[in-house]
Amino acid sequence: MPRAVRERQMMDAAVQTFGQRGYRAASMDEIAELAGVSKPLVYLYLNSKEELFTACIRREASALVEAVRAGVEPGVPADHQLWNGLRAFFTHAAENPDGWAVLHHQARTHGEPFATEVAAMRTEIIGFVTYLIGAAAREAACDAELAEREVAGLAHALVGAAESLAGWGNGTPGVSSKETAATLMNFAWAGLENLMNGQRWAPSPGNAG
Amino acid sequence: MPRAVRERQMMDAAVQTFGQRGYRAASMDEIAELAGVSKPLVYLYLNSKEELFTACIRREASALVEAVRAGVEPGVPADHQLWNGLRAFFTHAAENPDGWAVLHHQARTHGEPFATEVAAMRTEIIGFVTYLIGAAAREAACDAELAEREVAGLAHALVGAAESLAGWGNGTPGVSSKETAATLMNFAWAGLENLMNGQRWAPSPGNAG
Amino acid sequence: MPRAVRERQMMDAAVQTFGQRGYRAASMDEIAELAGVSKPLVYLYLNSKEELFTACIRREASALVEAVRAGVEPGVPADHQLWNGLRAFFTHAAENPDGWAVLHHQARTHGEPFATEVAAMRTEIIGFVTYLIGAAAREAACDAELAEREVAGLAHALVGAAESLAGWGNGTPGVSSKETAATLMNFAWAGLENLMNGQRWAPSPGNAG
Amino acid sequence: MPRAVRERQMMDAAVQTFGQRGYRAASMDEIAELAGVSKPLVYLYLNSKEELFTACIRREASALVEAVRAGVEPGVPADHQLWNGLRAFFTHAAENPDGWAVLHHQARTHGEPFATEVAAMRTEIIGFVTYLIGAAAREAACDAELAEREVAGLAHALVGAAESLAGWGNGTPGVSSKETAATLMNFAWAGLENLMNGQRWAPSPGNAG
DNA sequence: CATGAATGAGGCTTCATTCAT
DNA sequence: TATGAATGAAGCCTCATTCAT
Repeated sequence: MPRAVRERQMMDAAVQTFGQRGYRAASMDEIAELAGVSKPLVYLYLNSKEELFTACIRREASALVEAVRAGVEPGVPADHQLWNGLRAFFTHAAENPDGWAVLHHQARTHGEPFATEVAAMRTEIIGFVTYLIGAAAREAACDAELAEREVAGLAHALVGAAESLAGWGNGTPGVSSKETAATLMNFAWAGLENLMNGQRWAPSPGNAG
Repeated sequence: MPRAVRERQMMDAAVQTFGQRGYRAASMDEIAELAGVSKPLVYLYLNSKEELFTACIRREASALVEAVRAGVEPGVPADHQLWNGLRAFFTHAAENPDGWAVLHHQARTHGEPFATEVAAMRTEIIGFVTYLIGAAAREAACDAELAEREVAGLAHALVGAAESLAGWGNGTPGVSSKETAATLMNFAWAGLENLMNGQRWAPSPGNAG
Repeated sequence: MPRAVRERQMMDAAVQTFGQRGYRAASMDEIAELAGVSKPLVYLYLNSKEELFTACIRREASALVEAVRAGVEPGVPADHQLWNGLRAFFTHAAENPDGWAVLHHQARTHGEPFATEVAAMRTEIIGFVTYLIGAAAREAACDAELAEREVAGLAHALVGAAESLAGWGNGTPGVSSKETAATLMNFAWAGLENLMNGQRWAPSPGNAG
Repeated sequence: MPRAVRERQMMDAAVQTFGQRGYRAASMDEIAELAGVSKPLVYLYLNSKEELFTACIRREASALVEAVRAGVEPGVPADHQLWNGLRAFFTHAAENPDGWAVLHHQARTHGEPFATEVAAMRTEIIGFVTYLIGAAAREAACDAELAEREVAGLAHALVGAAESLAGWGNGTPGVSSKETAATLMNFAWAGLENLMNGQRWAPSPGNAG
């Protein structure tokens, strides 16, 4: 069997095992057995547990980013770009639960060098969202100035909400990724529009803690 | 030395170690040494690594819920309750980074029985947020009916955004928990208000993917 | 059982195993079994195979140097010091064949950091022999000047001869260490005396290769 | 490429690897790569690691013996034969450090069946030296009878001294093999001559240990 | 002739856990 | 109450060796 095929089998098995068990709890024995090969072959092709995990992170991160990129239609208004991107994201996460678990849970809980890998991808996505918010502000010719840090905070909030909803959607039967995306758009976009119009929430005097 | 004190030392050491290393990578040796006691004593008091981790999760979950509960002022309008709760949450997370890491990262990545423990707490918090959204809707005497599932989705989104912002606030120097909470309120509350007024975002015809 | 005793048992087993099998071929399993303890205990006390081997080298080197030092009577003429030292050396090597094998064979064939350890001991012994040769020359009030490098070469030759004879004596039944030492003294001392008197061997003209 | 050439490449690579790493630490992978062939070919030609190492020992032993034999001029006086043989030996060892390491260090530290192989060669060389000592005694028409065992001991001492000096010469820059050989002749031959004349070293009464 | 693909066996090391005092 | 001493089980990794082409 050619090397490339075997390598894919191993990576698939590794993503599944790492996603379900975690980096430390996953054993190379289990991965090899699930891949239907002997352990030495895993080492021959992928060198070490650490490199194998890193390769999984990279592959899944690339696949996720690529799925979102493929879903987004450039040139359309910012809200539609976000809508398309979210639907692609939720769909991909739902179809690749183990890969999503590797990225969202496992890679971020085992320190260096894994956290760095996935942080790079997250930074890329947050950058994209930040850009969309800015584009929306320009499109709306809004009066308000949004401070850079405020936009960064918004982007983090939106991405975090999406990540959380991905888990909710995956775990709750009968919720389509389209519906999840709509929920998030309703939640987020109206808030963003208000912000662009300079409307902010503020604690009424006397009630602040 | 009285048992309660010793036990607290051990739990403190365990939370710190589990939070920084993860459940599997943390060793009982390290925890015992950090606590300044011998390993058999840890077993005498806390029985096993699994029970110790579970105890950590419970303690930190209780502390977090308690902190939020203590921050919220009952009787005030829903948006103020949310505002107070968020501030309490961000403050607590910032002051207990290891405990927060145990709850947010470590407990959720190591399957049963730990995920169940922390899921219970999360469900409780989401329930509280769900209640607040409903209360706000009633207060606003809003016309729109929010479907139960939609409210659940909103609550998940809001909690996820808060969790993500907690990580952002902890990791970005110079951002106070008050500022983080304000960012989230601006982002979320306006969106919620619009929803209560029946305004929804919808893809314009022809642009939908 | 107290730690010191256990540690000695392990070191004894390790010296025996390393001496007979070599560093790589000796397994920690075998050493632990020979010492009558479980493998984790070996690691608890001696950390790693490499440290264990290094500890063996150091212990055996110290024992050998100490044996020679104890055998030599300071203050007597140089030839008697050498004679006493050789007898002590051959006796010690014969009584500790595994330790001698560790030093002479195993430590020198497995690169850094082991070769350095044993080289230090060998340098010490060669320095002692070098000193004895110089002392003998002064005692003899000899006319000849011995170049420093020539003395170093002689010391290396003498030590090498002794090492070789240790193997011969150990392997040939019926040869006492006293007899071995006498053989070497006869061989070496006369040559040294001649050298001190300026007599050298030289190829006759015409026969040189 | 003809088999003989390939085989030589493999043996060269094996000698180099075994000489530098030792028998156990050398891997067949490394040898094959160094030889520029695939691993199965090594097995096809040389059957197993053990046979490969044995073949290396035999080849290097033959080469060494052959080099000494070629250097010795039969028919000349014994001391000149020894002088020529030593020079050939030191030169060969200096020019083939890996081969010399295989014979002197590696083959002797890994038990059967390797030790036997190299012991045979050493016995042959010691036999030659023994013969030379006897011949010298006859040439000198010496009065003294040298016991057979004493001669054996002398031969072992001389060979050991030569082996030690080979290491010294290889490791000390600026020392030619001719100089090394001269050092050893000076050291050894005078001692031998004295012995043949019945002069022995003996501990003075009262100083013996 | 030559090799890419594959593995059984075994070695080093760590860890959660227990016992005797 | 508290601990020094000890281990069974398991994990990561490597290596000599073979087979199908």
